[in-house]
Amino acid sequence: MRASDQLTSLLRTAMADLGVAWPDKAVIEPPRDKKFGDLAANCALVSAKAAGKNPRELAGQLAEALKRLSTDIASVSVAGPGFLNVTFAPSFWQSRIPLVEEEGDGFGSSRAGAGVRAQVEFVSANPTGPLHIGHGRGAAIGDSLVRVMRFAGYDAQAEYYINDAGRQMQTLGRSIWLRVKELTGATDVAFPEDCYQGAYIIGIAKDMLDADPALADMGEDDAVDACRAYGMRVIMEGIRRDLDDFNVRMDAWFSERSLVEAGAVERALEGLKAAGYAYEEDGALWFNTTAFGDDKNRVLRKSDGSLTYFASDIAYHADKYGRGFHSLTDVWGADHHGYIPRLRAAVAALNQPRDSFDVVLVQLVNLLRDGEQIAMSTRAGAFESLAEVVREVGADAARFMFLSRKSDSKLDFDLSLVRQRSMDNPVYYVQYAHARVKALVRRARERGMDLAAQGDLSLLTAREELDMLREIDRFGAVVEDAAANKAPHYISYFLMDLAGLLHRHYASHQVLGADNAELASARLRLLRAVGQCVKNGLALLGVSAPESM
RNA sequence: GCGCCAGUAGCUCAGUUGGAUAGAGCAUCGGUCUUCUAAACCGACGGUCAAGGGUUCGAUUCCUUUCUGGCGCGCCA
Repeated sequence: MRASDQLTSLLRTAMADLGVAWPDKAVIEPPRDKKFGDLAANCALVSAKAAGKNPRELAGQLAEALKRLSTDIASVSVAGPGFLNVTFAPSFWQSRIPLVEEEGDGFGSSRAGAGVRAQVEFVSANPTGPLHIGHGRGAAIGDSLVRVMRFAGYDAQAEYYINDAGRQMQTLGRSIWLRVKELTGATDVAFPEDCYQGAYIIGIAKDMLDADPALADMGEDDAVDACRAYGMRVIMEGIRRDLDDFNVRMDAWFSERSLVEAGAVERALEGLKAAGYAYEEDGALWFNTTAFGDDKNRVLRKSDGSLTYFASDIAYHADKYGRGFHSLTDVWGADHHGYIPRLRAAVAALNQPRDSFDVVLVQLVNLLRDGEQIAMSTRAGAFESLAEVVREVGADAARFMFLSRKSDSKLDFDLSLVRQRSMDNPVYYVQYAHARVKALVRRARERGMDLAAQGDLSLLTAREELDMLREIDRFGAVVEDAAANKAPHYISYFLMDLAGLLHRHYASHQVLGADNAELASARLRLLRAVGQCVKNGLALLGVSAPESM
């Protein structure tokens, strides 16, 4: 059991013995300053009033009880207004090592989210062009979140929603068709501004013509249709490939068109009407979202008879619930934040609990090179594609960059910095920690050391050693917090700290050249355990853990 | 005008749900390789947590007002 869980359980026992209720606001965590001990508990402080005691007196009684209850606890002191500062015995920390060895790649996982069927929808870029760097940020966050949630025991699925039914698919077809006409020598082709300007459109047109020269002679409607279908297929293939190269795995690809064709959108609208939330006005069908806190009511079906995105989004989310998910997370670009209230209204109208639907907003990425901004816009065709960025800096560096910022702050992504193998770019710092451990193991083998030797773990008493043991013991709680707060960047910061502790130890203590064989074996076990923890953390970020660098 | 997000060291950013003397990296300055990977380590310098007010044992964190920046407010997608 983790130190924090163990202390919590001991404190619960002690509090119960004193007849004091366990406070909701109890926090047990490592104190900011290590000199206060391994863990600090505030429960005397927060429940003193209810217990009718003064905080320090209650804390004193708890301290006595803790010492009595467990031999893992070396010392307890009462500090400040009534904090309990607890120090665990070195033997407790040393016993973390066999735990890691036993759990291996599963070390840090838990059942915290057991029973929750969760879905995370992310990227969901319209199939009208290649993914750009902004999509990459959402992809890294969504993908890592799914990994973190699974590790924390959630039954989590990754899904991509393909907007293949809207008018922009028509625009895509028209854009390609116009390029085809240009390619066949037509000189009177006007290429409208609202068409997709990117060079990739010309490439698609060329490929189509090569495959079927008769295309140019088709009637316009049929040709645009063919262009739309072909273009979408090619672009989606590219998107899948780009995500794959970025180490992003989707469990499902969900087509908007399939919803429409199955009549799910109409059924959703009927449902809203039946529940009295939808009404006709000015020839359009409206959803009374203000009843659920939105600013204004929203259109579901326009007066020209066509459906809005919102209408199919309602049907889509109804479908998610229908598939048995009861925790939905949408990862959106922050420029869509205005969309949240109306989708929350939809969730409420579907009679789903408010907290079953959550949006992670991802702020825009500012792409720079040598400090200078690179403009991007899919429409204008001037953008930096995800694929190009990955090719230039590597998937590991790009992912780590995206995952070392909280999602709701803007991100400066400077290609020249992310490309650098320096401390401006901590991915290598963390990976190096893992590679160092692997190098040690290789060296130990070369020297004929017995890798199965247990060593004497009680010799691991150096400050740097206990620091690492305390840190890896925190890992499981960090994973749970990252999952609960949908904040995969917690993992990155944990890894940077852990890697720092490993490098510090490495610089100040010989492992293979330790004073005696017992200590050497014990240190090797410790470092392998830390290496395992680093590896597990990197896996949650979707970043590789290299054997050597 | 209304709404959302942000404002923390010279720069880039954390701050684990209200805890103790606010942290890290970079940059600058100074140290450490004849021993397991120097892509590393150690030390120094660096702060009115945008500003004011409030809530309480205690606030970077919660409430409120103001300032600054970004984004959004369509029968667009």
